[in-house]
Amino acid sequence: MSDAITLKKISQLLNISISTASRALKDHPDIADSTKQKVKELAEMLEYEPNPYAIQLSTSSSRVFGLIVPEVSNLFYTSFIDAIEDESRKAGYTLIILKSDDDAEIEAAHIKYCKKHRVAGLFACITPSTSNFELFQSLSKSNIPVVFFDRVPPDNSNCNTVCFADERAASIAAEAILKKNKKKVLAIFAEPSLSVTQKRLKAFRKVFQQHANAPKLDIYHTNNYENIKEIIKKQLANADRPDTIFCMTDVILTGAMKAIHELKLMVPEEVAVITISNSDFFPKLYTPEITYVETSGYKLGVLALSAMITCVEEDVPYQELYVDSYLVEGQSL
Amino acid sequence: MSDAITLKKISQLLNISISTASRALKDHPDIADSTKQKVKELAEMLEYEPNPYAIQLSTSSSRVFGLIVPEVSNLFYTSFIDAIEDESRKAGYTLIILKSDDDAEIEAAHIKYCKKHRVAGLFACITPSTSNFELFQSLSKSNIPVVFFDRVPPDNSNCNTVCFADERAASIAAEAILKKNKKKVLAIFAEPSLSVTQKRLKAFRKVFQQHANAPKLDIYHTNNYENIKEIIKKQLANADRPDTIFCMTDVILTGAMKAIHELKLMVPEEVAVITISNSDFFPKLYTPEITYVETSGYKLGVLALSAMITCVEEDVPYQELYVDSYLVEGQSL
DNA sequence: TTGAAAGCGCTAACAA
DNA sequence: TTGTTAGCGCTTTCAA
Repeated sequence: MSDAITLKKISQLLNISISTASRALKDHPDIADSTKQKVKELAEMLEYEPNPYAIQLSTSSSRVFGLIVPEVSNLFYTSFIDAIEDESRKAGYTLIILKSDDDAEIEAAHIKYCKKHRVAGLFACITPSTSNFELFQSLSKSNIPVVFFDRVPPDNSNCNTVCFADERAASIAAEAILKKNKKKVLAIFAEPSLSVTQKRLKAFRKVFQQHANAPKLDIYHTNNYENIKEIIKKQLANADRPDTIFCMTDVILTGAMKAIHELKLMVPEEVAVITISNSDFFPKLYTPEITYVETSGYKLGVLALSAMITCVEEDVPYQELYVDSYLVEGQSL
Repeated sequence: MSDAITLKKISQLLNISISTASRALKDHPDIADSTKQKVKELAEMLEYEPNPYAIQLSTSSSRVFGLIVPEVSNLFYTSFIDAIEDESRKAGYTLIILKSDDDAEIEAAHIKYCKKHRVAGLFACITPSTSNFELFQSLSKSNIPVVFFDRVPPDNSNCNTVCFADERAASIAAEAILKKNKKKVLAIFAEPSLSVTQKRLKAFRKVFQQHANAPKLDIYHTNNYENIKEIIKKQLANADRPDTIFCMTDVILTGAMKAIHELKLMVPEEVAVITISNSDFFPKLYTPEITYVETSGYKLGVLALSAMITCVEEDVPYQELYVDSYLVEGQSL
């Protein structure tokens, strides 16, 4: 890179030392204003750009965040990424996106990569099978803050977490169902190992338990499109079939709706539907539009980034933050 | 980073020089096998990881690709990203994803960022308003290959491009319609200013013109969900309504299906539907599943990456590559 | 207020 | 076959 402008060149042109140029550029108090002026002007003119690798090498701190997501072809994660992207840019950071495919080994490799590259911070959504958090902890020990989002370690007392107020979201949905005096609810939740699932399930159940004449509740666990279709088809074929389907995620919703359509059932007359959704996209795709509890990925991202910034800038204790959710009424319940 | 293992430490422990250790690790022919053994073993044991910043600083070459996309909350781009992610990983590279929001200024900042960080290569989908390609060229001059995808510079004689065979996709759809002896087709295309639209429209029309008893063809342009719904609702309300709807994109498809559902029309009995789609996701969401011509973002990504690798490894002339598409039969036509 | 010099971890030309 | 040395571009301590 013969054409690259370096501090050396600037200092030579100005007949000053490299260190003076360096300090002038950072407004070091020791440097005379006149010198600062000169240096800054020349740097501006020459479009000087400090070499990030050299900075990293001497300070071992970079302006890059790592982000580990299970997948990128998923509206929830992309809206989250979107937010992190936007906010990182504003804060002067860039993003390296690492996809885990929900594979704990790949995840481990990514964490190592982040450590090796001394990222300024890591956002992570753990895989369902992540049980060993040592690698994550080794980052924290190396002074690289980790902010877990959405799927977080079961014991979050010694880490930063940013989540949906999962209990709230599930309660809101449960209460909406109660209000409609339904008799039998088929509720599909994602994998039981996930803390999201556990929290949502617990809250959902609790609401039902607190009401004397709550509907009968059947619970299944899966987040696989084909499985979902199968379960729902089977349940809806029963004589004593559910009058309401609760879906914990968008994927579950799309599977459920596919099954309902194939069975040619009317919503909400023959079967009512309510979901928790990460965006308005899927609920609004159907006719009638689906009633849902929104948990916005974008908002989660904004929160995650602000949490990260505080971690990076100050020495704060671990934070546990939540994004609230709310009911959006469609005509499906 | 007191805990970081460096070449220095290894060489001290082994009582050899740093350069010997360095060369041993890269299987330099000059080094004795016994030394290589020792060094490699110790490195393995200590989990030595070379510092990428130091490498970059002394070799000015990184293992990071830059990727500029208009948006990330879009299934087409995410499936492209997905592929680039997967393939980069295999090839030992990581990805920095930069989002332009279709803003030429942001795009320019991103290009500069990539230059400054000496990325190993850049993938770019230009904004509709990009007219100045000097920055891109400055990368190429600095020996950073650029591979344009999907939306590429108008004059692609001096750059690498990876695109869909847009004409083919449209012809395939048109021919599928012809085969079914339809009488009246309502075709919705995206914005007429885009080269994709122009190519697809032209090819679509051409097929119809070459056939004596081709269906009547009505064409509209929009890629806005609400507009699409409106247009389709209006057209389908006519006495002389179309018996087939062609959608140029997934967004158009979702708008069309929403309109069809609201009108409670049966597919394909009352109105047939065919679309061009970037993934199987949307077509398979509906019942019956929609017949579509696939233009896979993932495949485009795989192709883009392989083009990039050849650019990085060999000194090849500019490439102009295409991904072909094919018909996937649903039951909607 | 400024400069000299060491060092971050690695590569590579040159010397031994 | 191995070691010495300079250098990549920057930060920072210490000395002037």
